[in-house]
Amino acid sequence: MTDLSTTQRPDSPIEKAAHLLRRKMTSLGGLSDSIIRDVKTLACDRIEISANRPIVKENERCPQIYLVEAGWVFRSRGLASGRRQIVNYALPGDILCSDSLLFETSSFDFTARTSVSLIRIEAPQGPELFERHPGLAAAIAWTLGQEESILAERVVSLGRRDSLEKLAHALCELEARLSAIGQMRGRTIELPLNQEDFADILGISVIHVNRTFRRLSEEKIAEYRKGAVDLLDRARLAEISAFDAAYLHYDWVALQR
Amino acid sequence: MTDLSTTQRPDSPIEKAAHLLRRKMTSLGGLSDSIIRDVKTLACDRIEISANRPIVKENERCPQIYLVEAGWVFRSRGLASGRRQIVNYALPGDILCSDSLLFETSSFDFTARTSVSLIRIEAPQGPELFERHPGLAAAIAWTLGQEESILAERVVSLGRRDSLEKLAHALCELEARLSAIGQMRGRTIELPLNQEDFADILGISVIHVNRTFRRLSEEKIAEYRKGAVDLLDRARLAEISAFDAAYLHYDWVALQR
DNA sequence: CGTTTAATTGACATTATTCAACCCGGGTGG
DNA sequence: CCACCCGGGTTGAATAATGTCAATTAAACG
Repeated sequence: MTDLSTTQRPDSPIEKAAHLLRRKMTSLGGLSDSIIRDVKTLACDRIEISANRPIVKENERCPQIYLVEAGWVFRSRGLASGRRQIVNYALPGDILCSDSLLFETSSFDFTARTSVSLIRIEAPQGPELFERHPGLAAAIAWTLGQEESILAERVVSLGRRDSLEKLAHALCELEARLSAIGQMRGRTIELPLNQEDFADILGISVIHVNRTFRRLSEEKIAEYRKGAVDLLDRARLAEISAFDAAYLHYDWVALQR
Repeated sequence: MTDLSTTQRPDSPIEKAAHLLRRKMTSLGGLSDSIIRDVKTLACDRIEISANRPIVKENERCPQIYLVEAGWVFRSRGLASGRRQIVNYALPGDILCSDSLLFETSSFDFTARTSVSLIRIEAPQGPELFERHPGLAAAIAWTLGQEESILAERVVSLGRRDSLEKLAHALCELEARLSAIGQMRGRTIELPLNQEDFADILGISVIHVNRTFRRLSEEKIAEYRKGAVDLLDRARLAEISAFDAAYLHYDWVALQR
C-alpha cells in the first residue's frame, strides 16, 4: 500500500483515475468538481494486487469502494460442478464494489485478472454519504446506473442472442469501453482474456468460443490471438449483433464522432 | 391523472407506496424520514395505465421517475426476428426509470403487463438532485443497486443454469419479492405471467417452458396454472437452483425469520 | 355456440456440449 | 541442447439440450 495523502501532484495516479471516472459522466457535468474533490479527500491508499488473486470474495464484507487505476477485474460467481459466470469486468476508471456503501455484503467474487492497482476510498456508509458527499454519491449512483445498464444489455445477449451474435456484441462492447479510456490501438483490442474467459462471459463452452471465433475469422470479421483480438470489419460486427452503444451512456461518444 | 397535492391523508396511496419503498431499504435506515419527505414533496400526480400498454419506449426521453403503486411492469427489449427479452419486472414499491435522472434516454421498453398505477415524481436532474434531495437520491441509488444485483443474478441464470434451474430460480425470486411486499398467499404465487412471459424472462422457448413446468409438476415441486403457480416443495426449488436470497438485499428478511 | 387465445404434445432440426485426441509454443530440468 | 511437460488452443465425432414446426386440446369469452 502507498500512502496517498502526500502524493497529490497534479498528475498523481489518483488525479488521473478520478478524471478518467469523471470523463464518462458528462450528464452530471455540474458535479464534476465536487466528484474530484470528494475522491481526492476520501482516497486513503493505493493497493496493488497481483494477477489471478481474489480482491473480495462472495459474502465477504467490504465497507469501502475502490477506483480502478490500472488492470482488469472480473466480477464472477462460481457454481457447483465447476461452472463459472463472469458477470462483468471492470477497467481503469471504473468503480469497484459500488454498492458496498449501500449493502452489507456482495454476493459475487471480485478477482484481479491482471495485476491491478486500486485506489481505496473510505467513505461513510448510508445517510452520511448522501448528506455530506453529494459528489461521491453522484459518482456511485452514476456508476450503478451504467453498470445496471450494461448488465441489462448482457441479459439480452445471454437470453436471446446466439453464440455468434453474443461474441460479436461482446467485441463491440469491449472496443467501445476501451476506446472510452484511450486503450484502443487502431483496430486491435488488447486484452488479458483467454478463450475460457470469453466462454464464462458469454455463457457458452470454451470449445464453442473457439468455433465461433473461427467463423468470424473465416469471414474475415475478427481474429483471435493470444492477448488480442483484431477487428477486421467492425461494421459487420456491429451489424451481426445489432450493436448500439447507447446503453453505455457515453453521451460524449456521440458528440465526439 | 389525479392531482395528489390535496390528497395526502395518512394512508393515501402515495404514503403507502413510499412506505413500501422504504421498507426494503433498511440499510439506509437513517434516511427514512428524508426519503418519505422527498417522495411526498416531489410526487406530482398519479397515472393509470391499462394492461399491455407501453409506458416508456426505447430511446424515448423520460425526465422523471415513477413509483409503482400497483401492477406489474416489464422492462424489455425487442430484437429483430420477433425475439424479445424481458430484462426485469417491477412490482409495487419499486421505482421505475430509476436511471432517468442520470441519463438522457433508456435503451429499453417499459410496458404495463397488468393495469398499473404509478406515482409520478418530478425531481431535478443531475447535481441538484444530489445536493437538495439526499433522501430521494439515496432511494434512487439504493434501487439502482438492488436492480443491478438482481440483474447480475439473472446473468448467472441465463449464462450458466439449465432450463430447470432457471425456472426454479425465477420462482424462488418471485416468491421472495412478492413476500417482501405482502403479496404471497400461502404457497401460491399469483402472477399475470403466461408461459410466453416466462420464456422471455428465462431466455428459452415457450415450448420448453411448458416442458420444464411439466417436469416440476411430475415431481410435485411446483404447478403452473393460469394466473398462478403453486409451490408444492419450496425446499426442492431452492435446492435445484441453489437459491440464496442474499442478492435481493432484503436484510430484514433474514431478521424476520 | 363459434371464436380466440393459451397450453400441450409429438416429430424433427438445430445448436451447443461433452469427450477425446492432437497440436503447438514456451518453459524447465537434465 | 534436447526431452519433456504444461497450458492453451484446435479438431472431429457422439450426445444432450433446446428450438422449430405443425397439429391438437382446453379454457375463456362474447
